[in-house]
Amino acid sequence: MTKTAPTATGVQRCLTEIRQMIISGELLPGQKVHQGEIAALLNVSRIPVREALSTLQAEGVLTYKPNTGFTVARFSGEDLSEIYLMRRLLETELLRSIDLSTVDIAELEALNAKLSTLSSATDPDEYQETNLAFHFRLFDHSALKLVRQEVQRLWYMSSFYRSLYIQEADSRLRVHSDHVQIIEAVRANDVEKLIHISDEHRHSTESLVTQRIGWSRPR
Amino acid sequence: MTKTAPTATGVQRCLTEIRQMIISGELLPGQKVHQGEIAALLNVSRIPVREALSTLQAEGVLTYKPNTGFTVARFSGEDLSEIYLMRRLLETELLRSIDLSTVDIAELEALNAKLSTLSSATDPDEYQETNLAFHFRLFDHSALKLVRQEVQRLWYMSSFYRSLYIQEADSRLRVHSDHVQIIEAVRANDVEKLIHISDEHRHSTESLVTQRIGWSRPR
DNA sequence: ACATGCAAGAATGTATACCTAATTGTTCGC
DNA sequence: GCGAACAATTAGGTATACATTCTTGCATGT
Repeated sequence: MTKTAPTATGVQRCLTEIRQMIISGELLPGQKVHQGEIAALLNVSRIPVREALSTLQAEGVLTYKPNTGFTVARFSGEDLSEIYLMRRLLETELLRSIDLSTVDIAELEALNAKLSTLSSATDPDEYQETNLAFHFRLFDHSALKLVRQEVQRLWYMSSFYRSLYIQEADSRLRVHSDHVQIIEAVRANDVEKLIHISDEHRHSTESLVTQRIGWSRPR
Repeated sequence: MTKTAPTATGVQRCLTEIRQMIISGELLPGQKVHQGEIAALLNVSRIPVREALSTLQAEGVLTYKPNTGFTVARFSGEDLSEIYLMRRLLETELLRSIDLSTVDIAELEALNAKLSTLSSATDPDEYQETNLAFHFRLFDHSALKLVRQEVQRLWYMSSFYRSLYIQEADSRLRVHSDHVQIIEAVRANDVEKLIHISDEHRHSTESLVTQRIGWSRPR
């Protein structure tokens, strides 16, 4: 999933790379993003970098000030609850619109199994990626593509903050068992239960995230 | 509101200009957006144009295919109902979070009065702009800035399609009287009524829009 | 007549270079 | 010694130029 298409344009490589740098903590919230540095790092000129930065700003991942540049967005507790509020509203619609009988349960179980083998300490981005894949494997069954797209944006926006809480083994165990319950609800073809479990899962992750705000030092 | 800040960068001018071109119908859904043409039109090089296009793509206003370019997004009836679904969910949250007693009612009335003087046939973008201003004058009172930001994106996404239905005098009359009811609910400090009226207003505009899908020819 | 392949044209993608605005450090004056 | 204006430096913004890819129309052959 991290792999970029063979025909990928430079801008797209920049996009995925910069996203990873934020997830991995290489770029911290509040920190300035220098076009020249990124360009040198990725062996491209500043042009594709700037385009990628513009896109990330539109997504809310970065902030921008004219003639001054881009900065990794910092979110307060209130900001994060807005993100989680929107996620709750929109993800509920996604889940409700899915025909659960068509979901490939084995695939979900495989992804969750993979999650349990990953220590997020050593490879935080692969953990994040797999976790995202787990949830979107479900969301992808929805016909509401614009809603799904927006939900994905919300996940991207908060990716760094989620990377904080999954650094603890306890949190990862909690995530794993929540996922087991989610799979159970899917297998039982029980949409309302699925939504309920998902709400609780989301809420518990929100608490974990909120507890760890401030772990990111500005600059 | 159309005016660009004095310190505006070229990219920002491109952004507002391209948005206007879509609202005015100068650029139709499905139509290709040639970088060179826009650049010549705005007396800039292709660089700032490309950045603006990247941003608009991230917002969902344009679609993109590598090495082929940008196209004005076309929305099906299903797409538009997704947009209106998201608007309903998110705008409800915005309205519910507002302290209505702090709203400047005279301002709302002034904007609605201005709306009734505008024939959208002659200046479609000023009508759109004023209509947007009316609703966001309310939304701006909410502390949920990220939600508001997303709602604004949703309005931008569908701006062309909304420009279709307000071309008819009947529709504009309906909009005006709906707005009067909205103002009434605000004055009465009745949040639930405001939400209810807003839902109906939104739903009626959705119907008007849906009826007119297909008025945009592709290319 | 139709399909296929190729070549010419056009439009995109990006590197380079230059200009301009913001920032930082310095010097001058009080 | 402190503050303010100014100069030097850094970084962002954009025009130009070139490489690459896609498209389109024509020619060729079946």
